[in-house]
Amino acid sequence: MARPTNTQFAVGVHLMTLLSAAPDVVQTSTGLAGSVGTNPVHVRRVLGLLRQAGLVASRPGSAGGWLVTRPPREILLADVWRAVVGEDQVLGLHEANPDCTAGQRIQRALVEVDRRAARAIEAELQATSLADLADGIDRLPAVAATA
Amino acid sequence: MARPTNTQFAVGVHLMTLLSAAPDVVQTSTGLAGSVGTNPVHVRRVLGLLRQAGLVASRPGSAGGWLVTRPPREILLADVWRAVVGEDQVLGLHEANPDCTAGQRIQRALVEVDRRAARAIEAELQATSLADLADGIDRLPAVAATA
DNA sequence: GAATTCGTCACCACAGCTGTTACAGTTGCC
DNA sequence: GGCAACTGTAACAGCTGTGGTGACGAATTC
Repeated sequence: MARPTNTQFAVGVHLMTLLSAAPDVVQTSTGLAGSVGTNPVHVRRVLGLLRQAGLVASRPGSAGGWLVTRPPREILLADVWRAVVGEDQVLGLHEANPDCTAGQRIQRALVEVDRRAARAIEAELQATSLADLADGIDRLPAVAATA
Repeated sequence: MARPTNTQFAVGVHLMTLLSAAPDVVQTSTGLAGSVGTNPVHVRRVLGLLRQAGLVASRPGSAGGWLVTRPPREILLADVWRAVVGEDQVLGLHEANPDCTAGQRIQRALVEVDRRAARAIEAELQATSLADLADGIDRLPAVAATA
């Protein structure tokens, strides 16, 4: 922890919020990247995960781009979390000495602790929808595309 | 997230469990490192954080080493968490485009989300003491020091 | 057919974490 | 006093995960 370098959940929430703010407008990865402060390829990487989870849809070709598939009130932060993080560890586990019986047992206990922590995060994120988060952001124009 | 590379919390819990299993025995960082599967310097780094939090005490010099300061039943995983992670981020935040008003607002909302997630983890870890975790590990001999 | 955008790969740069070495300070023992 | 054992800490190297960039094919619209 300390300073997790993976920001995909934050980027995912950011993207979902932008798309939800204009549910009927097809938005390009380049435009979205402008507001998020990153690049189109990274945006497509994260949106790809969200699409696998059914939260967004994409359309290739000219006039293509991205759309949300559900109203923001029905999208919970936990949905974004599951789409991006899945079943991955959240606390960061180490590799105990395989020759140390006690160490191995502690190790297994820590896996269980990690699982419980992940569930706690998910439960917390279950309480907030994109609509809650976006209150006050709706309909604000995104930053002008810098490209 | 995805795969947090910082394992200090896990190492901290591991160390506390080993020390708690033999509350009256002074243990050296070299011996502890053997079970944890790391090196003495790293062990001392993590134990240093735990000492700042008052969870352990150290004694330099010959016959020196480390001791817990409280019975394991009074040490919660949340204590270890606070000692090691403190107020650091847990979800991983990105840097939104500072010129994008909407982006900045989402950014602030995400900071709040992160804070709530951190509290959720802490609350979950508050439910488990080292004694709970160590049930069945107590009094097991640690791995023979490999050095 | 031209323009636009997604989808994806390959590669690079950077940041954070851990491992290692080194060395000063402290303590116990002979 | 001299030596051995340990902590405390700094400096540096190596590894790994993440994100940035460029490239290019496929799909779609006009």
